[in-house]
Order: sequence, then structure tokens, then C-alpha cells
Amino acid sequence: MPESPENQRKTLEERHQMSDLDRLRHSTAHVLATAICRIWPDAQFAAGPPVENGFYYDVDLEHRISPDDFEKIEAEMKKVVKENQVFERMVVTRDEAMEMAQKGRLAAETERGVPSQFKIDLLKDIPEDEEISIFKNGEFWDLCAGPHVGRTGNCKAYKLMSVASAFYKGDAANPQLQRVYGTAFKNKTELGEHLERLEEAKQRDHRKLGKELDLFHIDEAVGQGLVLWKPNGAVIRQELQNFISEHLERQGYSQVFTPHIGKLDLYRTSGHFPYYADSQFPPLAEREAMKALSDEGCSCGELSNKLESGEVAGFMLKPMNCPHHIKIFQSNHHSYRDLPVRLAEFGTVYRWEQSGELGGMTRVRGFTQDDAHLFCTEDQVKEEIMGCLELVKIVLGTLGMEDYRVRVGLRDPDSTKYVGDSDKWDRAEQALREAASTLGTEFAEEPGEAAFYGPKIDFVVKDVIGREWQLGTVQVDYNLPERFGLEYIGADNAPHRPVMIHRAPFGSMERFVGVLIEHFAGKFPTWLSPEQVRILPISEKFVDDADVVYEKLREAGIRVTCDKADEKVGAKIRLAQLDRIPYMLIIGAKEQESNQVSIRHRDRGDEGAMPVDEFTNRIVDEVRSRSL
RNA sequence: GCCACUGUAGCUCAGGGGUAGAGCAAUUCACUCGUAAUGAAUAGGUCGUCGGUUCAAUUCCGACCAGUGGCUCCA
Repeated sequence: MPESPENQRKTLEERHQMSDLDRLRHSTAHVLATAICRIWPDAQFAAGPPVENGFYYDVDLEHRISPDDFEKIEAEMKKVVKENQVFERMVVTRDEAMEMAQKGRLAAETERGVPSQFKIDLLKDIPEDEEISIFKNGEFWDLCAGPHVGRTGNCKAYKLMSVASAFYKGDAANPQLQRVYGTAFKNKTELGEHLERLEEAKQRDHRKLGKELDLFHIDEAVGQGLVLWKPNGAVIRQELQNFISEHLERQGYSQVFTPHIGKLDLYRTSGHFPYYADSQFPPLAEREAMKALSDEGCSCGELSNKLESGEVAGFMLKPMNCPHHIKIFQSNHHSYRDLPVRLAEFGTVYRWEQSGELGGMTRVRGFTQDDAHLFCTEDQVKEEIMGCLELVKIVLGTLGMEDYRVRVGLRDPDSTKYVGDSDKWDRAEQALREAASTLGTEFAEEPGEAAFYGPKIDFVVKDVIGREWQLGTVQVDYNLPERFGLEYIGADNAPHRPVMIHRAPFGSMERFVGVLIEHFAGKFPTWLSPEQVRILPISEKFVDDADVVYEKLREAGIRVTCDKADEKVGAKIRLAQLDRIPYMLIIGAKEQESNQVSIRHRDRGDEGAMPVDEFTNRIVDEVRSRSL
């Protein structure tokens, strides 16, 4: 997500409000720097702030730090901590600070032949009226606004986590530094708990579970970021789509289907080509045009120019569904009485994400949005948005995802990059605000976060590693109706321009299911479980009885299998547990005699025996009500 | 796209200049079993791809592809 508060300069006052834990982490960053500088005296340090769960320090260094070095660095840090150096604040003038930096004395233990280059640069960024301070711990002096803990001895529970690279000041034009991440806590117990949480999080990583539970596969031969939904994953997706579709029907949506490609001209009209060409798959040129051009000896570069200028016709994999839906809307005349028109589609789109950004199902190159476009009058905007939010609320509520953040993205008052007149914006922003306040959840208004074509509401959830993912979104759009010249006839018998609303409660099926896997740690509620019941006959003698039960459940529409393997029941249970199957039905001599099944639930354990019909009713009910 | 690390059996991983090894899974056989692993046998791999160095490369080097952690980006 784009927010990067650490890049924004904090005022001294803000810094002094730093929490005790952040203070400790920041001091630990200095301890880290001290250690690195003892081991590699040529180290040039940039910034070393506290971050969520820890801290980092950016350093430029000949030696490439690897995790193998951590032991050595931590050992040196331990010495610094043991020395129990006092963190001493010293106020200096700008000139004095600059002199130290020139001598290489900053972020170092001695003067060096080379200047402390990044510190010089950072010094230049300090506002004229701000006090400049140096923090010293032992011989390690650093340009630093603080604040710090009293002594290095306070930093006793820390661990280096990873080393990565980062552009200096987050600008891709700047050189890359080595960023050493660490975590630090008040004491070893809290550190241990944190590390344990991380370990648990790793266990529920959707990439790991996706493989173990056979949900999806990404194959090199198919392509990066292109998800293959395996049978188990497809069940989950289909159930979710059915669930949404039910609610779409209730809310008066019409479902449509559209192709995966469209003519370049369509995207010229929408403004996506060639303006956003970098984030799209390259265009598909028509075969005859390609042949004619290659006969002329036209190069690839020329071809792409011709595609761009429109001299050569071509198609594009759709990066979004809007233009197709717009064309459906435009294929009829519309009276104000028809509005709102709500067109919904599970539409697959393709975007050329940078390769380094791809990962699992949460960031992919082809994905299916649970998309819809609403065409309505200005007056209907608020009500329609409320309808959209209602849907998001139902969806997240049904899945027990209560831990989300709502962002209302408004326009940046200073900017002129927005389309549409400001009256409309004011009204739309107000409508969003009012709609959001009906959610019953706190929401944050974020000026500047609006799209250029309209304000929006986003739902953001955190994954297990603490990364935030935008899922559902509701966006008002003034741009596309304008570009495509959309119209409806009003009560005054004159043409009017409708407002368009984009909305996707899940965002994308891929990302949503990825987040859902982690949310449930693979233990999907029964209605979503690919396999809802597994029958476990105790021995070969009972497979006939198992078959009878199997047929009954199948007829009731339950996804059931029977484990006829030549194994002990303990082993079968273990397997079923690992597969996160909600219900195990055990059938042996006892059950045969009493004509019952013994039920074991993956979390609740042995639930005793009951007649098959009773169990069937129970589970059918559980599935129908989509209970958690 | 950038930096770093990684790529060995279906999965998890060990090994290492002289054409490869474990556990689980798979297959077969025996056992007919009561709430998280019965035992035995068998089979399974151009060691990511392509080049280079070498008498010899899976091992060393390079490029590419892919994954992971970050950075940048995300209409």
C-alpha cells in the first residue's frame, strides 16, 4: 500500500511522542549500526527508524550482508549492549554537524577518510529552524533526532530478521542500500512470543496451504502470476460465486458475460491505451496486418508505434471489464425510469504487474473480479453506494472477517488532476461519507487517495504477515461516462449523463481466496470446504455400510468421500485432520449394529453417534445457513 | 523493473568436481484394526534451462527462467 509514513519527515514534537517500544527499537537500530560499523568500518549509514514489529537500518557497504552474517553481527551487538553505554544527546550547530559529517565522524566510531555521505544529505533536509542533535552511545556518534532509551543495556531482546535492499529515500533513481531488518521487544519473553506468532503465521501462509490442500497451482510453463485453480480451490471459488450471485439477485443486479479481449480502439476511448500500456499485456496485432508489416520489413518497435497510433488494428487482453459493460449499457436506449442499471460479471482481467511484485494469489497477472458497474442518476448515487456497502458487509460478515479497515479516498484539494466538476465531487464525496457512516465500522477519510475519475471506498484487510491487502472497493466514476458519451433520457425529455459506480466486494477471487485461506488457516467453514465429510470405515468389513452412508450424503448434496485405504482408523483420522475436513464419520461394528454413524469434528473431536439421517439434516442445515 | 538469497524424487529437505540420498506420499503384500502415523517390499530423479571451464559438472563460472524477502509500482 502506498502509505509510507517513515518517508515523511516527522517534526521533533512528533518524534518525542514516540512510544516506549519504538524508542527501544530505534535505540536497538543504533546498537545494530554500532556493531556493523565495528565489523565493517567502511559502512555508510542512511536511516534507521523503528517500524511495525521492529526496526531497520539502511547501510551502504562493500560487503554483501547475508543471513549467515547475522550471528556475527548479533554477537557484536551483544557486546555493545553489555558495555551498557549511555545514549547521550548533544545539540550542535549546523556547521559543527556538517564538519563531523565531512570527516566521516557521523554514524561511525572514529573519524574516517571519507565523509558520512548520507548524513550530509540528511542534514541538508533538516529545516532551518530545527535543532540538530547528535546521539552518542560510547564512541558511536550518529546524527539523530532521537529519542532514545537510557542505555544500550536496555536493548536486550532483539533478533535480526532479514536483509533486503531498498532505494535510498525510496526513490528508484537513487542507489540501493542494504536494509537490515530486526525485531526488538522489552524482554526475551515478549520477543519469544512474537517469534512464535511469526512461526504460526508461516504455517497458515496461503502459498503453503494452497499446496498442501491442493487448492491452486502456479506453473512456470503457463506463466508467472497466472493461477491454475485445482479442483479443491475451484469448489471454494464456485461456492463464493454462488453466494455472491444470490445476493446480486436480491439486490436487482443483472449478470452478464463478456469476452476476454477487446479492440484497441475500445481502450483508446476508455483512455487505457496507450496511456497505461506499461501495466498491460502487449497488444495482439491482427495476423494480416502483422504479415503485411513484416513483408515490408517493419521492426517490432515500428509495429508497436503503429499499434499505438492506430495505423494498425489490434486487440488487447482486457485490463478491466468496464468498457465491455459500458457497451452493453449503450446497446439500448435508456430512460431515467430504467435506472439504475446494474451489470455484474465475474470478469477475468489481465494486468502486467512487475515481476518482483508477484506472489502467491494475492498479486497476480490474471484475475477474476467479482465486478459490477452501476449506471445511475446523480440522485441515486448515495443509495446505490449504500447498497454496495451493504453487500460488502454481508460478504465479510458471513466469512467472519471483522478485522478490516475502511478507507474513504477523497480528492486532494490542491490538485487539478481530477476529472468532473467540483460540485459533483462534493456531492459524491458527501454521499460516500454518509454511506460509510452507515457501516457501523470506523473509517478513515484519506484526502488524495481518490482515483482521478472519482472518490472511492476501499476495504483493506491484513494478511498473517501483517501486510495489508485491498479487497473490496466501491468507486464513483465521472470519467468513463464522459469518454463514452453515455446518456439516458430524463423526465424533462432531454439527454443526461449517468454516473457510473464500479464495485467489487471481494476485489478479485484470487486475492480474496488467498486472504481467506490465511484467515481460516485452511479450516474453511463447512459450506466452503472442498470436502465436507469423509467416511472412515474401521476395516474392510464395513465398506458396504460406508457406501450406504456415502450415497445418502451425496444425494443430500454433501461433498463426501470414503477412505477405503487399508489403514488403521487412527491413520485415517490423522489424514483427514491434515486435510482440514470438517466431519469424519466412523463406521465399525458398533455403528453397524445400531445403524448409526460416529461423528468426529475436526475441532470439536468425538461427538458421539447418531442416525445418518439426523446427521445429514444437521450438516445440510449448516451448509445452507453458511454458518462459520 | 531493482538488490539479495534460493532452485536436488509428487511433497519436505540432506549432500557434493568422478553420472545421487532420507522421511512422507505412491504401488504391492501381510495384518482386519475404534478417534492424529501397523509392518515389509518395490518403484520413482538429464540435480530449473542453456552455455562456459575441466579428462570429467548436478556440484565451479556466466546468462536466462522461476520462487522467496524487501524496494519501486498497483488505473
